[in-house]
Amino acid sequence: MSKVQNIKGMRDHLPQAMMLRQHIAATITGVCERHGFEPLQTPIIEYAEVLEGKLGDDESLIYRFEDHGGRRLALRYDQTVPLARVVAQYAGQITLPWRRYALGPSYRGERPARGRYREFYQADADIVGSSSPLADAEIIAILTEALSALGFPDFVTMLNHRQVIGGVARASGLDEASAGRVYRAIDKFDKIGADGVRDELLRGDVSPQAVAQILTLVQIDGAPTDVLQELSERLSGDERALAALANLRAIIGGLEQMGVPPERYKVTPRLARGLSYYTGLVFETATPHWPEGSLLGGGRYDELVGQFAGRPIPTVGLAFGIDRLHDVMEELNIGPRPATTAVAYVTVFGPEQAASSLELARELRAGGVNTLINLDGGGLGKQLKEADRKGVRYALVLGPDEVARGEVMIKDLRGGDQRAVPRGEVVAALG
RNA sequence: GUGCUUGUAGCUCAAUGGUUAGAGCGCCUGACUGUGACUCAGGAGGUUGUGGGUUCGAGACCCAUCAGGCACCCCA
Repeated sequence: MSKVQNIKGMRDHLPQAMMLRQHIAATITGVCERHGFEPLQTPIIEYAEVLEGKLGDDESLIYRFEDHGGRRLALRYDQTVPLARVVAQYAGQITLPWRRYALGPSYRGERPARGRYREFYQADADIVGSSSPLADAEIIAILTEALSALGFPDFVTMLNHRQVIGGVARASGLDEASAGRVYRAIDKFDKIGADGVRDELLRGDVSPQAVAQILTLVQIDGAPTDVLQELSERLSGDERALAALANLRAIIGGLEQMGVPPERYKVTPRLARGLSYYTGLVFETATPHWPEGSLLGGGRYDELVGQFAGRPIPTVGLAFGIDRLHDVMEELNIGPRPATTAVAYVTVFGPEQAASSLELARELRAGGVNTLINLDGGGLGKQLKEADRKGVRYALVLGPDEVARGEVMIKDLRGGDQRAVPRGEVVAALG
């Protein structure tokens, strides 16, 4: 391993990518804080036993290792299990309901693909300790506000409820054991179509009658209230499903009252997600410009967070995939694309003027202008070229003439215009 | 984890198994001792991802490995 490279599925984020990533992070956390969410950060490494047993079947994706003392450790694979640990560990210090957000990396040893990496950053927002449908609605409102603020031109959040899916399976005459297979099949509906789902279910020994019933229920489409109405009629004998539909109705009522634009969400009975710990609402947000999968997802999981605390703590939340948002924004060419952090580049004309240039740089920084100063001398042409290549907007020239007159030459490198400005007005001129 | 595919200069890509692996863009120097982005002249830059093998001869063919992409599996 003498080769210089990073680990498969893990990426370096060079400055240009980082600036967009930080914009994404700041936008999301800004929306969260406007809703009064509080920040939380936990270690990337946890005791393996904290993370184990929360996934269901496949835990081979967890990165595990031992420390020097032989302790079994693991890298967190999401930020939800650490949240559950924190809620139990600091129960006395946390006032419920608790709105918290967390932004950081998680790790999964899966096969990398576009928009999917082994180290990935997520911004999680959860409301812990409330079962109100308003909490569910607030989570949807937050993601809608955040994606709008990021400039996504069109996106739709698909809403469903775990007990609606359960009701679909029950109405089809299937037992709970077959349900998992059914969920996985119908979750692929948008990808493989009705025929694909039919084939997969038939291959899985689901009866043709049940398949027909499932496909009918799952293809109900339209305005949220209409979808809910039709599902209520078709699932009228199933109390759990009816309760779930009432819950969705309440959540949608909350969305309306919160002013979430109606074109931004719909009820989609075929949305399943990996259902292992969701107990209520499930949702996914997609954009037509990204066929690879959803932008983000989440739902309500009333049992997981209380697992360490020893009692159910109803929680609803979501996770923004920073990497995927970044990839999609690059692809769609949305969001700011600054070349550098600096706005001004102060040239150093020569040894005589170095002190003036350094002082000017200090004034600019004190005035809030991000400023680069030339370090290695060279002709003015070379310095301007460096400024231009960095992508800095303004070059500031202080030659003997300017110093004598108490002025600074401001050159706009985007067009080429330049003008002399009195020394005291430089900050204002760049603002 | 399974299958397919790609890997050549900083970037995008050429090169029938056959001379010293090329081009565009970018980069460096100069024309330019107070002006970048345009123009002109010159220059640097390569263990063809890595390691084996076949062959008189391999960037090309074979095997392995690493990395990227795609389709499965999975997606907490």
